[in-house]
Amino acid sequence: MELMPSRSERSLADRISAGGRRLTPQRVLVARALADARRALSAQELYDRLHTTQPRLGRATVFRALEAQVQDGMARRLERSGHVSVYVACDPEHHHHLVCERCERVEDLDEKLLQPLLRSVDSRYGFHVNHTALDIYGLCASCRRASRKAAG
Amino acid sequence: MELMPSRSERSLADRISAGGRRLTPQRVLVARALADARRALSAQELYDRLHTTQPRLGRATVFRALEAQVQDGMARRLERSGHVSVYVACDPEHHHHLVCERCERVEDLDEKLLQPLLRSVDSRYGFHVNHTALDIYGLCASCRRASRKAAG
DNA sequence: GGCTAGTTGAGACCGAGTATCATTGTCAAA
DNA sequence: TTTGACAATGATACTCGGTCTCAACTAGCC
Repeated sequence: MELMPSRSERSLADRISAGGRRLTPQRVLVARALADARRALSAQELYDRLHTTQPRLGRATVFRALEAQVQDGMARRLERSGHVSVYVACDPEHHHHLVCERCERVEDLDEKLLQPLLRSVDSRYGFHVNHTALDIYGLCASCRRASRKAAG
Repeated sequence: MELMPSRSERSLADRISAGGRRLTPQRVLVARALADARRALSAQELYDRLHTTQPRLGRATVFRALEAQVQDGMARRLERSGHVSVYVACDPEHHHHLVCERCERVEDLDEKLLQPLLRSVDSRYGFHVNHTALDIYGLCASCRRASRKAAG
């Protein structure tokens, strides 16, 4: 399977292989497709998209690539209604998201906004935070404007 | 199926029927079992527990009861590793949790701690928050003490 | 009590995700 | 560059969490 490297590809490739994982064209493909989508996609949706142009790409490979991305912090798994896992690409500093329920776009949340909350959890509850799953669902700014306009 | 009402049962029953839903012994059973567990349980685990003492209780009923509880804000669905949904009982004011990764106990998070974050999301991103999925994973205070003692 | 619509239980069914295994490809060491 | 070990892929069979269907039942209301 042929690979076409570009400048933006470079960092993707680095992140894929950072943890000692092998760099394969399939993993690059999946990672790029997810990052380009800028919204939450299920493994099956991603497979369907990619399969049309890459007929030799296997379904299991897509599931495995996504799982690897989650483990490596390159993606996060969210739950869409109907018990389907969907995935969102994370850049290295952002792991929490604002998910628009209308257009399904995903926006990164500034991690700094979480700091006070996490400090309180430690001091008030004595709870040692390992990782947090924080995803905020609602209407993004543009859908909000659109719905206000429609409403009058 | 026989019902044995008690004082703590009373509020459960109220919450089940609040949304116009019918109050059935099965729904009380499931709600009570989940609330008593004080930790995250999957539908199957809950079914297994209940089925031993209530052999006539159906598996589908447990799934349906849990789904209803989530819709009514009586429970929240989290994701356990391995793509299994697990459920946690929520009391009316608390919908976010501290989940201990060692003992699987679940503690309620004071919702007030979230307010500043949500305000920032609105003002900085123009994002209209509908609901938030916030679950914090780590070590609870007692597991933390235990692990510190073990370490030295 | 009697009516009606929501609920239950049993089991068939669906489909997301995983395991298996022969084949292929990556990458480091020679 | 060649080579070899072993990770990764692709095809497919399989598992199992969750849903659907439908006849029987019952909560809630008159």
